[in-house]
Amino acid sequence: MSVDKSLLTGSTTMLILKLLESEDMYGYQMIEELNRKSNNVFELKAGTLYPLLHSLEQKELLTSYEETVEKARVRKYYSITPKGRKRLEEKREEWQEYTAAVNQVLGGASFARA
Amino acid sequence: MSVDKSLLTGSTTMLILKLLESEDMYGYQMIEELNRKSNNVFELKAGTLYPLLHSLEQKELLTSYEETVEKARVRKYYSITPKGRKRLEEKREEWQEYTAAVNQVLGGASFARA
DNA sequence: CAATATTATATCGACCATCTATACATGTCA
DNA sequence: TGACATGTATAGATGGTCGATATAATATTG
Repeated sequence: MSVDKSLLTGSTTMLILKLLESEDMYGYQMIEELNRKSNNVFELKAGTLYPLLHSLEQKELLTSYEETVEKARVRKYYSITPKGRKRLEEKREEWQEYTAAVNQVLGGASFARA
Repeated sequence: MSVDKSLLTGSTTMLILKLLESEDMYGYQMIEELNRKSNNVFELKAGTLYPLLHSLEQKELLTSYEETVEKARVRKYYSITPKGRKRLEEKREEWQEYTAAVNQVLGGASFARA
């Protein structure tokens, strides 16, 4: 928590896909992982995440399955699809292009490429 | 043109303030400059810019003055205020914090420096 | 000289991502 | 038992950007 929330716009999908690149995860776990990995810069809200997960599933970038843990609690795990991995790669490229452009305008080291 | 538009959200204010850091400019000029400096990655739309300029002026981050050029055309120049410079510095820091966090999640070189 | 493109500022309605608030259910610990 | 953490979920509000549109002067070109 600290960065302007609107900066986040558009990169959340990429971050979610990235988290799922190496292992299946459930929603709550993603929130915690994102918070941990970003040194508390990102505090993804449940109200943002779950609708997003559903839409990503509809677009076939993710699949889900339920798993019962400790006799009662049911967790919904999400798994990235090949299509999702492809989208992640596209998003990553866009991200690099975008940040390079901003940095160039800011006058810092640019590393512009296209 | 090319990056996901939603990535832009929130950074436009910073980019505008940055443009005005070194010289006064008028709206149309900002659109062109931003396009040029970003190698056509940013195509700021007039419908985005003008309302934004007005709101920045209301927040006293900018001031404006009109100047008649070539006997007829009136250009509206915008000038950054001390308050605007301060805001620019804050935005720049946020931007660095935010990109460091994203890069860290992406697993690339992080250069985190909260 | 008329049509079109470019320069220049401006507003409006729509869209979309995110947030806050809320809801509901279970497990744990004091 | 009551508070807190875990866990998934939806609804409504907010805010930034875009496309469409309007207006008007200058420059270009057929």
